[in-house]
Order: sequence, then structure tokens, then C-alpha cells
Amino acid sequence: MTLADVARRAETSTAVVSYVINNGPRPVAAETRERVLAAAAELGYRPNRVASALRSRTTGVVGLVLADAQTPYFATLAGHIERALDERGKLTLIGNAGYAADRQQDLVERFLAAQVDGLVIVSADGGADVAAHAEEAGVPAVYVHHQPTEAHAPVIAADNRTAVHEAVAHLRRHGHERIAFLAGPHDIGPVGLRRQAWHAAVADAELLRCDYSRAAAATVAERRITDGTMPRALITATDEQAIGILAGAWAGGLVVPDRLALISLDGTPDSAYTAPALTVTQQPLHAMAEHAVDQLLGTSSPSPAPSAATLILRRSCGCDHRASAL
Amino acid sequence: MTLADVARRAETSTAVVSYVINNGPRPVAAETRERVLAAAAELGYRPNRVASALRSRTTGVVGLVLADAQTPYFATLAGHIERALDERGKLTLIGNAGYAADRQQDLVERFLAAQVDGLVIVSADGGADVAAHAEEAGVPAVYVHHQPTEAHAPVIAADNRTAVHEAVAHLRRHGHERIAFLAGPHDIGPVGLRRQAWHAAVADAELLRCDYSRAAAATVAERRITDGTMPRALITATDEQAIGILAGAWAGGLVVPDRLALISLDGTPDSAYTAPALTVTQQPLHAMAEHAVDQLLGTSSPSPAPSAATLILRRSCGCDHRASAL
DNA sequence: CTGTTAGCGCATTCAC
DNA sequence: GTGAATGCGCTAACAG
Repeated sequence: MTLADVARRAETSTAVVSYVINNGPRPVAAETRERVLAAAAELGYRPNRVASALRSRTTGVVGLVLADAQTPYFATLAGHIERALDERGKLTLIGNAGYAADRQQDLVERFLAAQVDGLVIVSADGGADVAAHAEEAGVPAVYVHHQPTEAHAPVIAADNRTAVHEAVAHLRRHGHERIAFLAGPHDIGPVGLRRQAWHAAVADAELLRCDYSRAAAATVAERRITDGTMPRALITATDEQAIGILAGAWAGGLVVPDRLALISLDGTPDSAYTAPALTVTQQPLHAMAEHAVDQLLGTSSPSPAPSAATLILRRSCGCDHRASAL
Repeated sequence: MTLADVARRAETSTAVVSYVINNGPRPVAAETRERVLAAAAELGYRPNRVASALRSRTTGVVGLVLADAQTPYFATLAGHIERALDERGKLTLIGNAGYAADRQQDLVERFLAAQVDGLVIVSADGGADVAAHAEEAGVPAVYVHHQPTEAHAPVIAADNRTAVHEAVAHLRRHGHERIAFLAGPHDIGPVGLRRQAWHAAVADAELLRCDYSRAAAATVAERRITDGTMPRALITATDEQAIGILAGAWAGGLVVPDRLALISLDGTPDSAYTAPALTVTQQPLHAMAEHAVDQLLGTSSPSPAPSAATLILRRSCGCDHRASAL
């Protein structure tokens, strides 16, 4: 079924059929429009977006490159982005780079070959400035969460510094002086910012490091408990690490929050249903996604830039104002 | 940059350039090939997949329709599917139906318009047989996890019945007689199969129901604890519900596994890092994804059909053979 | 307001 | 082994 078939059936031209299918760019007489619509319905006509894309030079597809699609933080962010795109009539081509710079590069290349209308890059630490390739091809791109140094595209990220300060201040209110920090393996990207903000706010406390995985954090917790060197107050850079710490603490018989006050810095949905529930600074992932997509598509009414994460008080820091898990 | 540009630079025809770019379907003299490759590299030529798709009637893109992209179970499955597709050179167009039948329909329609080479549908309970539309358009489709009644496409799912039997048997080994079951709001789909298998294996024990969300399950747990009607042994249909039960139990001061032996039936990665760690029957999500994609693409060496979930013993059932969270 | 027509970039047929 | 020419289905000039 093609435009021509519909035109033939409606006894008109392909141009007119195109005008009614796309509501423009030229007006069509009401009666003709009815005939065309009827013919299209009878034939079960479905426009071929590929042909349309070739001619109009716009596919209605946006590429979403993810560093990691499995982690709740990224998965939630990706979900919001896909939804924002969908609301604006775009389709989402998704790709998972698995933290590998070359895979990220390759995905961008393939998305560009597919003539995407834009590129959203949720990169993690490291990686080259893939947006440069997009710019060269005349395709707009935005980074979300993280941006490589000297990047040629806007970045959408929340204010990490303020979030960390709030977490530190809250733990101090609980009477803690020495507030340790569990960072990632290095200080690149948003987590590096969080680490620095902690360092600026806390005079002398211990800096721990491990991978951004539950398994790694659980190992750290178990070892620390065995050694008797577990801090009494800890801020983790990510929810994944916090959940790992909780698992390790449980296995090691260390009670949270009695023996360890814990705050995490992502605030994914997962953090609300751990045992005990995690106190977090919640990143405005929805706002970040909306803003990124508006920025990318140059929508007329752009959403406001996402602000800082908000502190959500639950049980793991020692707060008690909500006994219920809800 | 188009084929014609490269041809001009290499002083040959567009046909020859096409042959070398695609390695066929006709042979090209080594020397000519070199000239073409050099010209393409110098010009930074990138094939236009849209034009290629229009001509060759194959886009190299597969549509993935998800009932819910946020839940770890579906997110993990989606990740495996995307990866399997990527390994076979396909790009993935993703869409989130959010459990809404009309949104699912709409997504399929738009993917078909985009001329996808195939459709993977990870549907949840309900929804029409969207694969029928695909079949009509001559596009192959597979269902994963769940299939509407009277569906016109293959389904890839694991053996839920066996999984449930193993869970029941294990709880019995721990000395439990009355093993309750937490099902979804109704008995459609895979969860319905699990519910039936439990019913067949357990004579008289209580059937609980709630939404497939952590929040709903936590509410159930808290109410049961308050009422003093919490079962001593429970199998939950999904990990989401198990995690909610754990959160509710913690908030209500009920110790798992001492006062409640718990087994869940998904076995997502999340289940390994709860406190306590969940004993689960782990669904072969990777095998399901591989098999689905092979089935869809008609690959020469199809992967074997996924078998039953495997029982992973951890702490929540009362087992003690692994003190570590790892 | 409607119809005719020329490509979009590429794969492929047919001639050489 | 190579090249010229055709058309995939659609949009947008252009002409009526």
C-alpha cells in the first residue's frame, strides 16, 4: 500500500494525499479530504516513514546512548528520557555502551548513519567527546549526567555540591563528626564532584573507594566490619553502593542506623524499599530528562534547568519520624 | 557526502562504490577497491541507512515493546534483548507501553511505519494480539514472557510450573506446611501460571494478592503484621513484591527468615542484595532473550529453548550455608 | 484548491 | 569487472 494506491482509489493525486495525511503544508477541500481518508482506511494504508525520512531529511528518531542500562539510576533516567521523547512524537533508538568508550563511539556512528534527528548521551566516567562527530554531521546532541572534558555539547546535570552539603549537614545534626565517604574508583565525572564537595565540607574523615556495584560495596562493608574499622557515619556516592553496604552490614550483623548512619546520593526508587529504607538526596531525574529533551529539540517552551537534589529523610540516617516503610 | 561523491573522487561509478561498501553482491578488482576505500575515508563518507533501507526494504532495526521498563525484571530482560540484537548487527527501537493496551498498540503501529525488520513484545497481563498487525504487514514478531490468548506469534517463556514446585519443595524441607502465596491482582499471564502451580502443590494455605509493586507489598506486610495474620512461609510471585514484603517486615519489626520464610520467583540481580538476601527461583532471562532473537531473525544456529528457572538458595528461606552477602 | 513532476541516496538490473 | 540508468515511497516545488 503506497500513497499512489490511495491517490488512485480517491481519484486524486499523491500530493493531495500527502497533504491530508500530514495535515499540510497546503490546505485541502473538506470533501476531498474525506475521500482520501476513506480510501486510506479502506486500503489499510500505513505511511512509510523511511521514504518520508529520505525525502524530508528528518526521521523522527532520536538516539539514546547509555553507559549502563541495568543500574536503576540509569534505567530510571532512560525511562524518563524515552517518555519525554515519546510525548514529543519522537521514537527512541537505544544503545548500551557498557562503560566501553569504543562501543559508545560505535553506537554514535551507527545512530548517525541511521540519520537520527538528535542524540542523547548518558555517559559515565571517561569516553571521548562523541558529540563532536554529531556536530560534524549537523546533528544536535546533549550530554546528561556527565560530560567529557572539552565537550562540544550542553550538559544537563543537577547541582551535586548542594546535595552533598545537605547530606553532611544532616548527619552532623545527628551528632556525627567524622563522616566518611564511599567514592568510585576515581574522581572523574559527577561522582568526582560529589567527592570533592564532601572533602570541602568535612575536615578529616576517611575516604573509601570501590566500584559502583552492589557486590563491591558489600565486600567493603564485610571487610570493614571484620576489621572493626567501619565508620559510624557514611555517605555513599551512589545508591548501588549504599545497597551493597546495607547487604554487607546485614550479613556482618551490623545494625543500621544504630551502628552506622548512612546517606546515599542518587535517590532512585529502589532506595525507598531497602531494609532499613535509605535516607538519600534525590536527583531530579525527571526534570533532567525533560530539560535535556527540550534542549535537544529546541522546543518553544523549554523546561527549567534542573536544580539540586532534595534530601529525603528515611531511616538509614537515624531519623525516626516515619516508622512505616511507606 | 553521498555515494556519488565517493564515486566521483575514486573516478568510478556509484555501482562499484556500492559493491565495495557492502562487500558485494558483485566482485571488484583489488585496485579499484583500494581507490574507493581511500576516497571514502578521505571524504569521511558515512552510508545513509535510510536511503539504503528504502531501496533494499530492510532497515536493520528491530522494535522492542515493553510493558514496563522500570522494573528490574523487565529492565534486565530488555538489556539482554538489546544486547542479543546488537550482537547480530541490529539496532533497537524501544518503547514503553506502561501496561496500557492502547499505548502498546500505538507503539507497534509506529514501529511498523518505521519499517522495522522485526518486533519483540514483552507484554504483561492483558492487551490485544498486537502481533497480528505485524503478521499482516509481513513483519515477524515474537512474544517474550507473556502472550495474549490466541496469539499469532511464538512465545518465549521459561517453565514456571517447575520453578514453583521447587520453591514449595524447598520450603517443605525447612519444615513448613502451610505455604502462602502472594499473587498479582488477577491470574492472567505467567504469574497466573505460577499461582496455579502453587495451588496444585499446596493443599490449604492462604492466597494473598496485591499489585506488582514494592509499595503495595509493603502495605500488605505491615497490615498483616499489625493484624497478627502474617503467614510463616510465603512465596511471592515477583521480586518486586518480595522486596516490598522485606521492607514492610523490617518496618514492622518482623525478622526474616526467623518469623517468615520467604522465596521469590523472578531472581533478578536485585534479589541478591536485599537484607536478608532473597532465596529465589532464577528465571533464565539471558537464555530467553537469545532464544527470542534467534527465533525472530531465523538465525541458522538457534539457541536452545530456555528451560525452567533454577533455585538459588540464599538467606530469606532460612538457609544458612552462606553467611556472606556474596 | 488541485495535479504533475523532480529528486532524496542507494541497490540493482541491464548493457558493455 | 565496470558503468548508466531505474525506481524504492514520499515531499515539495512548480504549474495550473
